[in-house]
Amino acid sequence: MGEMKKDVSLVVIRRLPRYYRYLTELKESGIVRISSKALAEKMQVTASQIRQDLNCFGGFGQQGYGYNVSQLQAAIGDILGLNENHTTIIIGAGNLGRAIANYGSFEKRGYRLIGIFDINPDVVGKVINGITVSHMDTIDEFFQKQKPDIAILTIPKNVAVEVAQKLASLGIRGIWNFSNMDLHMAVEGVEIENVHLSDSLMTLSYKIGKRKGENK
Amino acid sequence: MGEMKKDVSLVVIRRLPRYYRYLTELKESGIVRISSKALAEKMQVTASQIRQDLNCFGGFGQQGYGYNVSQLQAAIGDILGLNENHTTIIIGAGNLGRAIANYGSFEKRGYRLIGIFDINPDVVGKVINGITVSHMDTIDEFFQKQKPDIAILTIPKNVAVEVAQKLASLGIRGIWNFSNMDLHMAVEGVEIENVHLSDSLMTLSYKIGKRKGENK
DNA sequence: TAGATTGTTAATCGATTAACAATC
DNA sequence: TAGATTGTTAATCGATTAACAATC
Repeated sequence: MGEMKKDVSLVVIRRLPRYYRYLTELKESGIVRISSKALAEKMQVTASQIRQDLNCFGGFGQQGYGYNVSQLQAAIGDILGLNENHTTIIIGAGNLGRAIANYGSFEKRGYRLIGIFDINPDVVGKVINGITVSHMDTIDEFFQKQKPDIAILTIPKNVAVEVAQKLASLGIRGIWNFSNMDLHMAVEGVEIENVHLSDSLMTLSYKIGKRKGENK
Repeated sequence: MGEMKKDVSLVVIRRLPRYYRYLTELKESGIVRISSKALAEKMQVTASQIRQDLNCFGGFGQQGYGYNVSQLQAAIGDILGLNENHTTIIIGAGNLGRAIANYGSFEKRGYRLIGIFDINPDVVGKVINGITVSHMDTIDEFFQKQKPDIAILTIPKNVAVEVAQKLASLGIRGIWNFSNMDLHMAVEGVEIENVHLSDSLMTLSYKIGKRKGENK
């Protein structure tokens, strides 16, 4: 009731999936409990950081014992919204769009793909992973019947803003954006997560170059 | 001579590709000069940050004038190693591997794909974007003739460590890792850039969930 | 010259790490 | 109980922002 807990910093949030990953692995290998110290060693972070991060969301541990692996894993999954059964659509059935459509692992985490859209007549009508690609023209109609939560944008950057605004007007809740263009400025009221693959590759090539020039 | 300039922080490096992107766009639309203030507004960051970031690498601007767009763009491209003509190989010709192989934009930035490897007999021998998929068994041989700089790992996580170590032993310089597993602990002397797509999606679903619960 | 804008130093803010009392 | 380990407060470190003299 009116509790005014301060927003958890995004740097903390971005570490949660990594905790989730390690905890899932521990759980699968049958480990029941783990201390922040042991987990920290495994993940190469400090135990302090783990305890601080977790305590943004509540006390999941127990003094003298540590954390129950599967309990903590479930709690983090919950924080991340993995139990909310998000529905997704893919806009752009090019190489990347098709790759994501065929990628099974997201389904396991509770993301359900319910539509694929494109404007290219060569791909509209094709079936990808059991879903028939629809023309973008039919997207209004689609939203009248279904309310997808997340749109996955795998389209060229020159049309990204236009499409994002269209989706926003239809009431999409989040956009997972693979087009090489920042969308957070273009769209209001929709959560945006940009994946800039080429940025990541450039970072790697910087690191390589630096290593080479180390003895300058 | 022995100049001991401190390492530039990785948070700064990760902003460079974004600067590069905006400057390329400005350049393409014919803009010749820009001030840190104007660029900051466009990118929704502070002018201070831009000037601090750039000055990690030298003074690219001019008082009273600002920055020459194409000069600065070229300088950042240089820092990021975009003119070094990195050669790449893809390990894992699944959906994602094929998508990246077919993605043209990397070539434009000076990354040249020279090999694709897999172990699945169904894909070995197939031609993807002009390159015949080779069997992993032939990779030693391949490295004897060619020395690729970067390996793009699009393989299941259970074989990622093994393959990464193999590549390291062959002298790869960087690994762009798409398998859902951290590799920086497993491999010495190789630069690693992890792309955890599912981490990114989970971050998005957290953001959506938070928004929904805003009025609690 | 006067105005604009940099490069850079200083101040602030936020994130990480260390320390330790509480407690299982 | 004694030992272990948390949750949490305090100290440190690093990153961001503000300010301004230098200078084009």
